[in-house]
Amino acid sequence: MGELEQAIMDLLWDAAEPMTANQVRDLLAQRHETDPAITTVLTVLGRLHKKGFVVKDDARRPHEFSAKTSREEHTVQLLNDVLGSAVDKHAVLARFIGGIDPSDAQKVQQLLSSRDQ
Amino acid sequence: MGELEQAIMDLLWDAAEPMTANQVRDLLAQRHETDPAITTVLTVLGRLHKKGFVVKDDARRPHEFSAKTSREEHTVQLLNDVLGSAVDKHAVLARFIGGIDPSDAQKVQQLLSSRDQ
DNA sequence: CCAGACTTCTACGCATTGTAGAAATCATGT
DNA sequence: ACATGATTTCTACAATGCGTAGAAGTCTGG
Repeated sequence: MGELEQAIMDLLWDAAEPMTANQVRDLLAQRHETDPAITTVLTVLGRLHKKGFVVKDDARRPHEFSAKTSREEHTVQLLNDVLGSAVDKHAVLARFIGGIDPSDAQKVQQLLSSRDQ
Repeated sequence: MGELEQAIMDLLWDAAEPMTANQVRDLLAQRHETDPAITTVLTVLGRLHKKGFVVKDDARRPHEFSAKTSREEHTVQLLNDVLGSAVDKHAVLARFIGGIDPSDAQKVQQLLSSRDQ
């Protein structure tokens, strides 16, 4: 995902509500240090929509955009894509688990035990 | 990483020994169904080298190429990149762990318990 | 030293991304 | 109904990454 695409997804994820292109542009100007034309924002929103990351409500006027999945869901999808491409999944998990920091390890263990029973 | 880049990395990872560009090209012709010119192979090996994925021994003649890290190490690096970019790491872990298949879950649990003591 | 092997340099086509003007469409007040 | 400003779509261009490989340069064994 490109830089502007990512920035826009971040805004949509942070927003609880759907947003118009103009709202997106205004927030980009505020939070990120970029100020693209409104047509630029619409082009990128359109591409994100085509890629399936964004939902467009074109019944409303102006059109409203929102993230299709939560940020966490999206990140998990990325993790699963990476892990799914692994030849030796268990070997990867071994090194991965071996390297995470203790706080995360504890979290994982807790999640696993609460799930097994 | 591009398709040819990925195919070449796979060959280097599978090979125990460093390989020459010609060996890479021959294996590409065999295992993958592609037969690029030798200059193409060298260009891509050069790019992979510049990106830090490949080590080039240009003391030898012809030059020998090998993967800088193991395939698993590389995959773990990708996982950590993804996880590192997460805003709420624990939330991501929760969904990730919640979704992996039982065999992997057991593996992870085993890895964690053998590490804590 | 020379021919052939090997490597580097240069460059093209295509896809993706950031960028935005031009043109089309829409909604609202009169 | 229509004009006008807001909104949206269409079209296009520059930069970058990747697959591709010819041309030119370098090296080595005989």
